[in-house]
Amino acid sequence: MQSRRWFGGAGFSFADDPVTETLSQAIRGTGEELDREPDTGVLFGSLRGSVVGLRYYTGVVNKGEMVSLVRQPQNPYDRNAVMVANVYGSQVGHIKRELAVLLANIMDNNLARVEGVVPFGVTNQFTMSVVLSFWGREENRDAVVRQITSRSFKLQSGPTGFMCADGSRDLPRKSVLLTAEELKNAFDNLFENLMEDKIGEREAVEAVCTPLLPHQKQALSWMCVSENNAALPHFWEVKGKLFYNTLTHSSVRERPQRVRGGILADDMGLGKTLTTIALILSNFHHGKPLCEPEKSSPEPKASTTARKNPEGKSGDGDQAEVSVAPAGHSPCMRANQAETQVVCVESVDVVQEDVVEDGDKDLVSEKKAKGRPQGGKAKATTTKKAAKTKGKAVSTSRKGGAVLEDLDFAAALSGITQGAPQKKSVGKSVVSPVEAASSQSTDDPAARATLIICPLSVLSNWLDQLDQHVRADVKLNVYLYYGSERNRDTHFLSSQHMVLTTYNVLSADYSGSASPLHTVSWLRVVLDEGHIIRNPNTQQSKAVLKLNTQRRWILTGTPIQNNLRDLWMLVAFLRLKPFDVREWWNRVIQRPVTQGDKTGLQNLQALVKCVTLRRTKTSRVCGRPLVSLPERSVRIEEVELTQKEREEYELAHTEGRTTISRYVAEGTVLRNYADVLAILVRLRQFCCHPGLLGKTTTHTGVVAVTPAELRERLIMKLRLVLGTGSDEECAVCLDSVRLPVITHCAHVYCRPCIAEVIRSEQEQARCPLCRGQIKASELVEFPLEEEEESNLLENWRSSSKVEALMSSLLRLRSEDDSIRSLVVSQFTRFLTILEIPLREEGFKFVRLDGTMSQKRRAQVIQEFQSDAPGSPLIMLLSLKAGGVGINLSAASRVFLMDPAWNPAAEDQCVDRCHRLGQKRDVVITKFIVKGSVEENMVKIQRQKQDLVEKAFGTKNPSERKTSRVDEIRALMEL
DNA sequence: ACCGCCGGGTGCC
DNA sequence: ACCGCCGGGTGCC
Repeated sequence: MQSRRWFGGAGFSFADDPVTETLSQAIRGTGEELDREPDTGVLFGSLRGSVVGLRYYTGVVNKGEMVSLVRQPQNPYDRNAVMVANVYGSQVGHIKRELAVLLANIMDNNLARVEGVVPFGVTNQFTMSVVLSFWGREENRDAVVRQITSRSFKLQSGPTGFMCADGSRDLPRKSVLLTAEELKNAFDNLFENLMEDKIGEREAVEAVCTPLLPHQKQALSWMCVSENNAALPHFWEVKGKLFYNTLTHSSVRERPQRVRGGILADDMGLGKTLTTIALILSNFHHGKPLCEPEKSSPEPKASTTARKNPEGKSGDGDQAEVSVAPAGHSPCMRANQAETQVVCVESVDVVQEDVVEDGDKDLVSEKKAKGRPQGGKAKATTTKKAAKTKGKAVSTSRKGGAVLEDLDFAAALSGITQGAPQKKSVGKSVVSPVEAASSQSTDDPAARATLIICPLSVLSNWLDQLDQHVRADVKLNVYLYYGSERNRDTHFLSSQHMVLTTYNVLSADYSGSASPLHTVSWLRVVLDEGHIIRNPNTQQSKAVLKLNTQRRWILTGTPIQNNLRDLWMLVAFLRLKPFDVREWWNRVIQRPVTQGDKTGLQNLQALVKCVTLRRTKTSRVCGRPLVSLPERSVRIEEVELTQKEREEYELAHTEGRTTISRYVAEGTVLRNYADVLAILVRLRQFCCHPGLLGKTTTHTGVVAVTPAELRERLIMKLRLVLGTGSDEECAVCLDSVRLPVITHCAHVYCRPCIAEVIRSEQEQARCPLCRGQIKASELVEFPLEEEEESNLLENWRSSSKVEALMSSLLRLRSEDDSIRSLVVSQFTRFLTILEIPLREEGFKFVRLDGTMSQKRRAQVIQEFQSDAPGSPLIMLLSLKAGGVGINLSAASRVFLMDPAWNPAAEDQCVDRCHRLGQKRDVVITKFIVKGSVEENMVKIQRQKQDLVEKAFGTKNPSERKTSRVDEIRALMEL
């Protein structure tokens, strides 16, 4: 149940309801992905061909392994050449000439995507067999088939000779299709139970003054192991002289690198920031601490912490990182110690070079593997730049210090260990020619700085937390890389322990010419709120992928927000090979999973598991809860309508029932779903306040005939989508909808996004969600409705529910005026209505809804959370405003004004105050109008809950459809 | 490639 | 012999 929050609050029935659902879109998306994603599609068929010229290339392929086909139009021997590469991008050979002509034609005209699988012949020296399958849009099928047959190749239906991901032949294809429910459950559970029991605990170094909770020690231990452990990554086995990947059946000659880092996906409030700070301080090179407080004797301590690493695991000779064994490496260790404490003395730099030489063979080989021939050149550039900026660096670095001082960042300035002179060590480190030399000659081993990237809104949180958790006598160089005056000197940045910046600064730098952040060789990059980069098309995401670092971490409470696709960016950032390449992610994970292939799902789960640690606040360590939270109780307050309200309600109810029962009789409920929904929304609005209906409550039952009517109805639907305060997602940009427009098929997008789709596809333009035809002229915008709003307020009248709330609030205030409340509705207009009586009764309140800018939201939250005298007692909150993770722990009462379809959305909302930091018991009041759809909704909510908990999965799609209709019938008491 | 193809050497049985 | 046949050289695109 917890897990549903992963999807931004969504349930699983009412799958067409744009108002209450975003997950349903995601789930349907899993079916429709095929059409929407340019890199998947319908399978047209497959044919057998051959790969030639194997002996000229080094790429190896295993039986059943997938290969990629790459056009080489520039090939001097044949402009139709099609190159064949293995999963790791090594060339295997070419497609035989005659076949290449065909493929070139299909690929160049974008008629289909061609994917290859090698069924056999992998040990041949000269040629091997390949099964080519063709995927594309249905409308291109004919053209493709024609191309193929006209060149007298035979297209076979189905993926003949295709290898299942588990290595077995699929003739007949035996992938088990999952139902949508199963798929959804699997998604939801993807990140559940990712707590490895065997990870143990690890204490933070002394420099961290806050004692870690047990689960934080576990996380620290896991993170250290993830950074240090040089054992083979998951899914890799040694096979003879090669390394074999069990997921892709591919082999490589070089030892694959483990992902050094991962995704820490703990729930909000479990201390991801603290754990990360502990990691930075505790696990510098070779598992030794970064900084020690004054007079501590680091060496013995270092070795004890080092021994805690499960070094025994690393089967064979990946010596470098694992060899934390104190004996063999003591000079090196000394070096690191010295280096961490004395920021930069010449001797240290010399030793640093030792480290380098001592060093990491695997780093060298990694460089080779990456095949960066211009490595040397790049370094030369750096040198030049360093020389130029040296003079400036001294002064700017002082400035950096000053910034920190201003921020009361005591730790950053108090020099220790080697005595007072170190105060100026920052400046010294920058100018030191020795260091400059050493850090250029070898980039990676010298890397020492951790780069933290976060949204602006949490930047100050990092500074606070550092201040709070790092001992004041620890000398930690932290630089806030922000603002127009930021010090862009890469040597200055490299010499820091930590550099903090925002996604915006990063992408702004990246779009410029020489990005300092991309020049520095980082020890570690941490993406805070890492789900921010889930859309790979953004500048931010691109910038993040280009960072040069040894270790990578993603901190997020919500690794998947809506869609499996969200995960790809995270995987790509971590460089979880080979899935950082889109084709392999799509072929091995995304397409199989979205098509319901069980093996695909298992692979996905395994993949996620090997890089993710996630605990929820209900997880337990050794049978005990991670954190103890105050109680939370729910009471339902039944609201009686006045006689007048009852009459109005019944009128609308009868009318709606007539319409819906006709649909039910005709069996057209699903076809008229939007109308059905509109009727239900209307009834729900009646239950809250008649003013919610506005003037757009034209009758919906009749099929629209005139364009004006159609327009009116679309606007109404748009209002339904947006007016509830839900933060709708645009299926094109995957971000919150900006400048919303609605298509004639009733799907909502950002205007620029959908306009671009129409522009590029011209007459063929189709709705990305339902594939219905769309035209620019038919997009309907949301009209401004300020008049309406004022109208609403002028003709003010109360309602039973308003009264019920007000009497609760007044009673509460008279009993204890320190208790703060959240007043939650799905209808933002209802919040507007509630403002009036609140003002009348002299309540101080703030409001948070989906229409507010991020900046304004932050202000409001801060105001509400502040315990300053005169701060607001009440927050009016739209149900889904702001997504996950907002901290409203100042409130301990929640009034849910209207029931949501999806109980998870309510839970999630309550979680915003029932979270770490909550001191009081939380009391939740749900107002339910007696004898109304609301009552029925609550019943259905309960049934849904049961279903979710039973995790049923055997229903077929047609049964599901009936159950949705049944739900509607139950709601309307038909 | 334990193939096909090319082109030079060769030529009754 | 302007052929066939033999056997060596050779081999992706």
